[in-house]
Amino acid sequence: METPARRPTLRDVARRAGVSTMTVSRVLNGGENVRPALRRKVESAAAELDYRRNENARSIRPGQRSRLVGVIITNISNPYYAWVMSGIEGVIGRSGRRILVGISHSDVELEKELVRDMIGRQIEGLIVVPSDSGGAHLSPARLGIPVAIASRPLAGIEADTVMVDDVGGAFEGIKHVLDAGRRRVAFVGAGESVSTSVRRLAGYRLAHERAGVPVFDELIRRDANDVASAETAVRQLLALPEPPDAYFTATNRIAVGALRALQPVAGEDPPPLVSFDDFDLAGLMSYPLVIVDHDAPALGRTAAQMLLRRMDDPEPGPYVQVTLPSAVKRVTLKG
Amino acid sequence: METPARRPTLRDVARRAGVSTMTVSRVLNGGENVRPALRRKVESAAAELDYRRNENARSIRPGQRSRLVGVIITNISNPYYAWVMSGIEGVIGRSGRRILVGISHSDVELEKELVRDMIGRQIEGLIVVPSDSGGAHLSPARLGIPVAIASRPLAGIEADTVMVDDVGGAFEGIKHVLDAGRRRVAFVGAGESVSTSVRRLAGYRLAHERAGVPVFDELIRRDANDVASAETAVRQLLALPEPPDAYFTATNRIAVGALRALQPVAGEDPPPLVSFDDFDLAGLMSYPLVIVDHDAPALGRTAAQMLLRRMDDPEPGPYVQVTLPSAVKRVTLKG
DNA sequence: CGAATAGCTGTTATCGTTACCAATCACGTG
DNA sequence: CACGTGATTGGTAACGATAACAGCTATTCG
Repeated sequence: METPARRPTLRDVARRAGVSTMTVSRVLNGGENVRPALRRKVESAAAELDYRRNENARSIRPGQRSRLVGVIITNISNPYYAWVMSGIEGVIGRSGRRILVGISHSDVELEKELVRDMIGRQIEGLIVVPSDSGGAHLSPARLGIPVAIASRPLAGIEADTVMVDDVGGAFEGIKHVLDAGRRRVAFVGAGESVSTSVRRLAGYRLAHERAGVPVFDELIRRDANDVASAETAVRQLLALPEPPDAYFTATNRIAVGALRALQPVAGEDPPPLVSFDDFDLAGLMSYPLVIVDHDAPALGRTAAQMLLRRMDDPEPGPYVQVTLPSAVKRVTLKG
Repeated sequence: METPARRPTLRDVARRAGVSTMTVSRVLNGGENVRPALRRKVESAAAELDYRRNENARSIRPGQRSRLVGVIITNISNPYYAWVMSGIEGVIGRSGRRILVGISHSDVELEKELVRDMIGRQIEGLIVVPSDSGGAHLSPARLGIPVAIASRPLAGIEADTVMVDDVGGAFEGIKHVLDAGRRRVAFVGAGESVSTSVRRLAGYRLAHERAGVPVFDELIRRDANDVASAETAVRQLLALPEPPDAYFTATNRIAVGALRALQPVAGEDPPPLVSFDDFDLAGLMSYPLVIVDHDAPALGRTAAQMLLRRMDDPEPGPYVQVTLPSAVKRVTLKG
């Protein structure tokens, strides 16, 4: 019967090198004030044992940082959030820290539990794409660590926040089709609880108002959350007595669903689609599109940078709210 | 000047409830053998202080599991790996464990460093999409914890492995276009170091051999790693004196690049594209496509399940190698 | 040559938690 | 009423690492 094969500890390295644990600890933390001969002995002993410091044990000492950052996003299978994640990872990874990920699946209770668990694991900071617009459980004051909020603003929470210019992007996209003479533009997005969708709808209304074009309630669908529900919603819009002459979709997933409904019935002059968020093959679609683009990795990068700043600087000043630009990027309207 | 506001500890809860730390610990671990009155007192004290157990401190005690799993993937911004991640997260999250992620960017040295760091953080198990086909540093025997390898086999490593049937899927896809009478099918993929690409090329060769169709070296491009390089490679193939009459792309990213080159010059009877991996809008493309599909989340789920089994069962038996099916899913060839 | 100094190394205590054991208490039994 | 039994509770000692201090050894300088 073998022993369970525990990993070697500082003590094991010390024994092997014939020194005290403190000397080993000093060598491993930069080797200041250790004779080169001893240092080499310790280093080779550590290498032979394949020793790795137990970071958890280390982090229980006061004043030691865990070099761990928590990241909570709502959905990892959506490429958009994967990009955000990618931006976060680039910055956090380069700072020598590791990432603890949690997927909230847009469930506030799960999000709370994830936060609590991560706090228990001594994260130094937290980046969250919140599940909901309310979130006292995300307050940095309450958690005792810096927090960066990405993608949507949080009511009543004092924390660094980075968002996309949803209103401006939607405004510009809608203006494009209104300028092209369209007068019945459908809005397909999510409901009250998804604040990006709320702000994109605000941009939609603003563009109509400025252009003096009336908004028709029957053209506003707020029940599209994913590809399938978007496809259904657009099918129903198509079946209206007086169907839309253009479509605005609040996310790229919704755009994909909408295209599935629109493309097969596209006739001579199909109603153009304005999509918030770019998607891979947008440039190759034969369907007329207006793409409102923004930089998802930059969202992640910015959130990570804001967090690092606050983690490293004891007096980083007041909370910041950054809005990243979004703008019409590509237009494939014919004629 | 405020104190640095450390989180409350077990001791603080004990003091507030007027009991010993052991009693608090017992309550927090299930509350066996504690009088209900005391238990309630402890619970309310913990709630008032918003106490959260320090999991790191807990995990240094022998026999305590960290409930932490490491996941290392090569690239998070590729939707394919995001799906794999999604499958992993579903299974691991439901088991009450958290995920420590690392992105290796296909850099073996970085991968090694990530593994070492994660070991230092006391992960219970590790799931890896390896950067390279060699990897002694990933051996579970060496690391002392279970390891699951996803996506590509590792030479000489004893570990649970889950892969996709690359040879069979490529074979079927190629067979499709050969049966349709194509005789100059280009292969666009990555080089020797990417083992999925190697195996997909094997399937490509096998299909030709079985059909008695010669393979032309000039049609085989092994320098495509991403969208941009794939686009370039296909442009060059198009410029050949005798260009291909069909294309096989080894990944969905490469397919996107290929389409960017092919679609703009598509004439009457464009060379069909066989893509390994599905992509969102494949069904809506006007270009003739053959999609070889496989289930990326299932890859992640399977890896996670294999890992959990080995983590929970002290005698899980010999290492397993699972191959998930891949098959032609959708065909939009005209005629 | 003696003493002050600087550099190196070990000892001890501690971080937050839990395993182990001892102590206490209520209760029923002979 | 003495005793055993079982449940409840607390004390103590780790787990692995490091901060603070103490002790030791060379080196330098007057």
